[in-house]
This record gives sequence, C-alpha cells and structure tokens, in this order.
Amino acid sequence: MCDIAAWHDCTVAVRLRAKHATWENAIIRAVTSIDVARAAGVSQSAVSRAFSPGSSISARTKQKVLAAAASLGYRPNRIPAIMLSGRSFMVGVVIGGLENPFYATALERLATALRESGLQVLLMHVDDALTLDSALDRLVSYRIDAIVTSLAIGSKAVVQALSQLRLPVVCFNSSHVGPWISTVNSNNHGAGLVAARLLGRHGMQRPLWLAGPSRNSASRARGRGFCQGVRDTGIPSARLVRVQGNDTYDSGYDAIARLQKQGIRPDAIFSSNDMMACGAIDALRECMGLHCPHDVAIMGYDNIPQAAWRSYDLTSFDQQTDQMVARAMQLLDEALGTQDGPVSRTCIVDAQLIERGSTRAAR
Amino acid sequence: MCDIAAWHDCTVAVRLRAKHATWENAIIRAVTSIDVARAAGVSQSAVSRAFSPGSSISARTKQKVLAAAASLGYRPNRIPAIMLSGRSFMVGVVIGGLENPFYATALERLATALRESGLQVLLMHVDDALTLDSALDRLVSYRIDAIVTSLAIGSKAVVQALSQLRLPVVCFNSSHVGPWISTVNSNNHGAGLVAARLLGRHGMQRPLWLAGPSRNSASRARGRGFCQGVRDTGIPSARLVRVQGNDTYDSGYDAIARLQKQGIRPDAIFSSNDMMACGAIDALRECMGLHCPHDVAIMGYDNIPQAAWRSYDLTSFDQQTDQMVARAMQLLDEALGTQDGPVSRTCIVDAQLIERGSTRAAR
DNA sequence: TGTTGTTTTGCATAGCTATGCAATTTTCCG
DNA sequence: CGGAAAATTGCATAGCTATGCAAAACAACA
Repeated sequence: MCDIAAWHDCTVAVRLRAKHATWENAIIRAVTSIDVARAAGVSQSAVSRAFSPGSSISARTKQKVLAAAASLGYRPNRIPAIMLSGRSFMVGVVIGGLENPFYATALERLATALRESGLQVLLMHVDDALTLDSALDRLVSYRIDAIVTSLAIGSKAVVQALSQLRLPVVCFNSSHVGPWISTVNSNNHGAGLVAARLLGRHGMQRPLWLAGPSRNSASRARGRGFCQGVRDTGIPSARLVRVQGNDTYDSGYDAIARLQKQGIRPDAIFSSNDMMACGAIDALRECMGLHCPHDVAIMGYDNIPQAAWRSYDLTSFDQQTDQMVARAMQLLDEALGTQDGPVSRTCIVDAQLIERGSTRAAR
Repeated sequence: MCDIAAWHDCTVAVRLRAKHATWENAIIRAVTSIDVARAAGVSQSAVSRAFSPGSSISARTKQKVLAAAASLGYRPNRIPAIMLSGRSFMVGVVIGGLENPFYATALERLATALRESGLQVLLMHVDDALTLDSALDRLVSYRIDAIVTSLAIGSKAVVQALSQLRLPVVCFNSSHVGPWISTVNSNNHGAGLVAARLLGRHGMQRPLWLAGPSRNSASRARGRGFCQGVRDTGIPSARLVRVQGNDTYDSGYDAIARLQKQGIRPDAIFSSNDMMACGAIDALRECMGLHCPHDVAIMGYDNIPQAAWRSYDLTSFDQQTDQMVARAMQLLDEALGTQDGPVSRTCIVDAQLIERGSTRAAR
C-alpha cells in the first residue's frame, strides 16, 4: 500500500537563474579579506583586525571594513589560521550507540559545552572498533586539537592507537589509561554498593545482577560493586545473568525470558543499564507472570528519560551528565593548555540514586 | 543579524592559549611532508604523491616514503588542500532535540552515510533558533561545503539566513523552500490519511488529533492529512488537542490528563509523534482509567525503538530513515556537483505503517 | 648506440589570513 | 607650536600541501 516513494513523481526541480554573472565567480572563489580591503580602501591587515577582537584598529576603519564586508558578503575564513597556529579549535568526537538515549543526551550536552568553549565538534560515528583506526586517521588529517570519546575503550590495542596520535584524549567511562589519555568515570563501583544496600533495606533474598556485555568495563565495575555490596549486606550472593549481544532492551528482555526455563525466580534485579532493565520488567510480566515492584524490585543505570515514563517508573542511577561533561571540559582544557607533554588524569563523578516505583515494594 | 564579532569574543580565552601553543610548536612541531621528504631523500612532491592514490609515483619511491613517514609518525594534513581547492569535504550538520530517539538515530545514519561518501561531519547543536545565526557563522568560517539540518525550519527568517550563505542546504521535514535549499520530507499528509482509514476500519467514532507545537510544519501536515482522512471516511470530525510546550512524553501526558476535566473521551488518538503517544497511553490509564487498546486505539509517528517496547506496543509510522538519508545524500551530491548555481529540490518519502497492539482493539 | 615514447621526479607556486615590525598618523601636554 | 608618547596602519611573511610543467630517468625498439 505504502509503496516506495516514486521520487520522480514527487520531486520538484527548481533551478534558479543568476541575475548577475557575479555570483558565479563567488562560487568559484569565495570573497576574501583582500576583496574587502580593496572595497573599503584599506589594507588586508585592517580587515583581519576588524574581525579580531582586541586588536589595534580605529573605530572609523572598523566601521568601513564591516560595511564593505557586509555588502560583499564576506565571511572570515579560519582555515589559514589553522595552518599558522597549528590549532584548529576542532575536537574530534568519536561516538557510537546513539540508540541508547543516555549517549544521545550526553552528546548533546558535550556539543553544547564545546561550543561554549569556542571549540568545534568534528563528529565521527563508529559502528565497531574495526572502523576506529581509519576514523582516527581522518580526524587527524583535519588537525583536530583533541579527541573526546564516549566509546567504552575496551582493548589495549585501541588505547595504543590513541596514544600514538600524540593528541589529548578524553574518554567517558573507560577503564584503560595511558599517556595522553584522560578519563571521566561514573562511580560505577560505588553505585553498585548503593544498589545492594537498597535491596538489603527492603529485605530481598534472591538478587540478580543483569550484566551487560563483558567487554564493557563500566558494566563490569557496576557488577563488582553490586556483588560486593550484596556480600557486605549479608544477603545470599547475587546470581549473575549476562545478556547475549548488546546492552539493549531486547537483550534484557531475552535474558530474563530465559530464566523461566532455568527455574530462576529473583526478587530483585540490578541491571547494567536502563534499557535492559525496561526489557527485564516487560519480560518478567509477559514470560513469568511476575510484576514489578510487587514481585520483583528492579534498578537500572543511566536514568534515561524512559526510566521516568509511567509504565516503567524505574529506579535508576543518574550519571550526572552535566557534571561529567564539565569535568571532561576541565581535563580537556588542562591537556590543551599544558606544554609539558602527555597528560593523563582520571576523575570520578558519583552517580545519584533516583528512587522510583520499581523499588517501592508494596508487600 | 549575523553578528560575526560576537562569537569571536567567546573564543578569546582559548585564542590566547593558542599563542603559547604556537610558540611551543616551534619546538614540538608537527611532522610535515618536508620532514618526510628529507628523511626519505626525495622531494616533498614525492611525499604528497605517495599519499595520493592514483598519482604518478614508482613503487620504490613510494616504499621509501611510506617507511620514512611511518618512522617519523607523519600524518597527512588536509588543511592546505582546503585552501587550495576551496573544498573542505566537511558538511555542517545542524541538529537539536536529540532527546527524541528518532533524531538520534537519524543523526547516526546520516553520519555514517556522510563518512562513506568521504565527507566529514562538523556538528552544531542548537537549542533554539536564536543560536542558529552564530552557529552558521562558525560553520561557514570553517569553509564547510554544505549544510544538512534536521531542524524543522520554521521561520522565513531562518530560510533567508540559510539562503544567504550561498551554500547547498539539505533539510529534513522542512516545509519552507528557497534558493540553495533542498528538502527531504516524510509523506506526512499521506500518513495522516492512512491513519484515518485505519481508524475507520476499526469503526472508531471519537477520533482525536494530538498535535505537536504549531511551529512544527511536519506535525501540521500530519494533522491536515488525518483530519481530511477522517472526513473522507465519514467518521465524526476529529477533535484537536494541542500540547503545550514541546513534543515530549510529558507534554503528551499532560495534554491527555487535561481531557479529564474537559469531559472529552476519545476512542482513538493519532499523535504527532511516538513520545507524545507514550505519554498519552500512560495518562489515559492513570488519569482516566482508560486502557489502550481496549478503550482507546493509539497511533504515533517515527517508530522509535520505545514504540516496540512491550509496555507500549505502539502502532506507528516508520519514517524510513535509511531511505530519507539516502535521498538526502543524493540531493547533496547533486548540489555539490553542479556549477549551475543554487539548486532547490524537494523529495518525499512515504512513511510505512507499523501496526502493533495499540490499535488491535480486543472488544 | 641512437631515437622515440613513457614514466617518474623535482621545481615552483598558489591558496588566505594573522602578526611582528616599521612607518605613519593622531593625541597629548608643556 | 613643538615634541614626545600613543595609537593606528601597511608591509611582508609564514604556514603546508597539491599540482602544472619541465626536466630527467627509463624503457623499447630499430
């Protein structure tokens, strides 16, 4: 019924003819500061100074230049400055997994923070680690000043590749460190402890740790914290269930659905992230007839918007994106500002427990 | 309007540090092709050719160059080429509203497509139309080749600002057109018709159109299609309820929650997007005691991942992101390839109805 | 070997702006 | 008004690579 768009039918081509022959030249050659200088009757230096705040130029000259620039449609060109200074004010942002709303939001905040610091975002989306190398080559060929990545830097090889760039790198939630590499981590281990204590207060006896892929170091840290917290609280030790595949809703759903066959019946679940937790809630109800929070208490991580949606009402840990981004900017500034060579710092931000209905047992 | 001086101001702090960086670079200078040439005992041209596929160079020379380059850690530099060719192979991508998973996914796909076409993404996140002007100035100062934006270009002023850049612009779901501006639209109106027909088949009698903000032209088109479809089908005409604020889950929830007081009791809702639809489902249950699909059939738009989550199981229209991105790339290639001046084309992609439980009335 | 044709190499340059420095103009003050 | 100080302006250049063109090396062939 809805057939593929026949775009030859729906397409409207509108070609606009030039009124003056001049604009065609403008395509071939952009308006330069020399053009403006000629039009304003000043030197090219004056044009440059008119657009550089704080430089030595009289109000009258600046006025003339700006007028000429406006009439010619001149736009300052930062490319030559990159060559001269060796600084492009571009930061390579390497991301993946935007289907997780947490990363999408983080990217948004990061982009805003970078913009406000006068830095541009050269975005590189990578599907897997394989494409990372060529992605880095590309970024570097544009002479980026630094790299910020939210990828969970899993392998030593990736760390080495990053270090060899001899560029400041700031990672989110990466456990590996090395020269040139700084990281901002959520306090994953601490949050795991808090999660376990919360279950202890509710008297849970059959906790389950719903783990993300083992290559995800942040997930591993959450699990370690949780299991330790469970031991500390004196609850019977937590059962580990690891999702197959990625840390998505479907993976969480499937992992819990499999419990049915195995005869496992948890009364509390701590999930490596919110999407998996939502999948778990639905699987419990649909496959096992268990309801949250009446039969099972559930906690996630990330505090994605959907955790607050009423159908899930999911207790979660907020990663405090704003703080983490602010820290990342600090580390970045520090790395960019120093002349002392490779900087490597780590910085940990506490996650905040957001209690919602999914852990309010109504027994 | 386009205050160029203003954004220069915000980079002053960083600029000062750049001086130090320059001074420092005199000591730790990036490896250039000249360094490699010296090390390999060849001319700088040879180095350039060794890294330009298809250029005239003997295997032996290339070998020497690559070896020297590897040992020095040389990385090709595209910045001078930008100056020479006037082409940066960077595309400015202007986005906002990543909290809507649909846009996040679209960005991911777009970034991938651009990368595969050898284009870089210079990302610009804008919170509102106010920051757009300065954002554009920044992008242009990096000599981007084109702009792609998923913002709903609402106002004539924005269109004019974009046109004045004299750069190819490709918009998603924008109704306004103009020189230099091409658009890829979802068939919003057609989808509205389809939605109405679906309700007609189910015998609904009290349809409600849950409208997004009136400035959103895509939302308006969906509403027009729906209302016309409702008329065509002979159902009593659809009631309009417009959200206050943005097109989010909360807005959808609140809009439906308000129905209670007004004594409105729909038996079918077509929502401007999925997030609002999810809010509507929850509000119906919590505030009015109505259940979906038993009491009310609900449809959304975008087919975000959450629409498939079992707690919502929402019928939706898939915007066929892959197709839309592919079309956008075609329009982009066309605009970049032509020398004939400003191109303006429009292209429409049908949305695909995804029927799920929210419209499977179990009466 | 000489000649012609082909491949490879190096030279020289363009591309545009920011900035140090010197020259010039303006301002200030005695 | 004169001269010193300050402000402004212009000149010249650096920054790095891709590429047209000419020169050189090489290959093929008689």
